[in-house]
Amino acid sequence: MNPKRQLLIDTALDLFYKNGINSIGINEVISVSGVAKRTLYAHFASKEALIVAALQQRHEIFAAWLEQKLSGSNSNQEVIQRLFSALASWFEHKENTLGDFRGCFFINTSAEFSDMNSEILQFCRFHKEQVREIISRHLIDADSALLDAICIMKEGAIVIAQLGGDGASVTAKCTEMLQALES
Amino acid sequence: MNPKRQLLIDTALDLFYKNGINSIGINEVISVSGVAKRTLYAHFASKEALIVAALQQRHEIFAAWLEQKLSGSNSNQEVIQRLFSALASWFEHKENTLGDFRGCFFINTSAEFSDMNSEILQFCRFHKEQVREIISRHLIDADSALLDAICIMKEGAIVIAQLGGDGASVTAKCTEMLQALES
DNA sequence: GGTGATGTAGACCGAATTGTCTACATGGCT
DNA sequence: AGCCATGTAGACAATTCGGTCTACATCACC
Repeated sequence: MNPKRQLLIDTALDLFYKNGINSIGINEVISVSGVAKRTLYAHFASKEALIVAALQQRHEIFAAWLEQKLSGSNSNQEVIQRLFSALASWFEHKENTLGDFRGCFFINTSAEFSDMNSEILQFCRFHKEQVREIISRHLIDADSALLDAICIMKEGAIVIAQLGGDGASVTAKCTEMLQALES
Repeated sequence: MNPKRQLLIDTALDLFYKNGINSIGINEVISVSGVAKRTLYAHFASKEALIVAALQQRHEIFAAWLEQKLSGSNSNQEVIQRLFSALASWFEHKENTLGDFRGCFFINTSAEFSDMNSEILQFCRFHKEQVREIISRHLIDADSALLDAICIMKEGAIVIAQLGGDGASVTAKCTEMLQALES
């Protein structure tokens, strides 16, 4: 991977996630990264292509993080407990891999674009499917109702934590409820 | 209320909700509404003031809608059932009062602005508190754990429905789980 | 050393951004 | 009639937007 290209993606992802995509112009991406505009357009056909690359990068980071958090679980109870304590840690800005918490990048991005067929929104949906798949793979047997419950509460917890709720208490409640459901 | 002012708010809310706030410029609001730019700035000091007015309008519409959907419930079970069937109907674009579903306007707006102290984000938090309060008021007795569970799953359902999930099945699962929790 | 390919820096372009200003029309109230 | 609030159209300003183009630096290869 070309180092300038990677630098552009890293910078764009950071700025987009912190501020929202439509609040960040190409000029800001290049001035923060120190890369020339002409170089950016040599690597990406348009701003949209850069956005998609940033989404892909974020997806890889998040998927690897989640995979690592859940791997080695020995029961559904443990998957639930690990998942929500990882989320709680993220909400409190203690997960360096994911950067300072400002909600889910994919939910946030969905809010900014309205064309459901755009590559951007397609990728956001793909990310959510993949996350569901990762969780599913770590559950001991594929209990679809439990998986749905986990995914719903995960999204709920993220949104509430973003809008100023107490992340630790929300995730604790999710864990409690889901473990009650499972036993 | 001045009719031009009201027209501006209605137009802005519609455009903002459908497309995202940062995707809509002042020029579009005035050209769609047919109101002169000078008039807009006679009523609103800035775009931000117009945004706040649109948020307020949306909050009033949503709060009244929710209040009406929940009023007359006779049990916690019924509150849960009514809430999530109302949400399902919203997700399927059957709630004319709320317009075509494109997620929660306040969550979406939170995604576009990063200054947590801005009036915009303060209002988004206020809205969520008020919605919680409305639900709480309709529950038979203030069971804090149940209220938390309802609020978490409500946000989760909205997000999943927005990202292409099956709204009807998600709300059905929420209802099922919460009613199990309550009994 | 000379040459051609490639990557980069940054000036530049037209359009769009929010917001201001001038000049004028309309309509109700005293 | 006179007055004031409210409306209109739209030119204008300053900035920023995404995107292109020219000019130059660097580097491998003969």
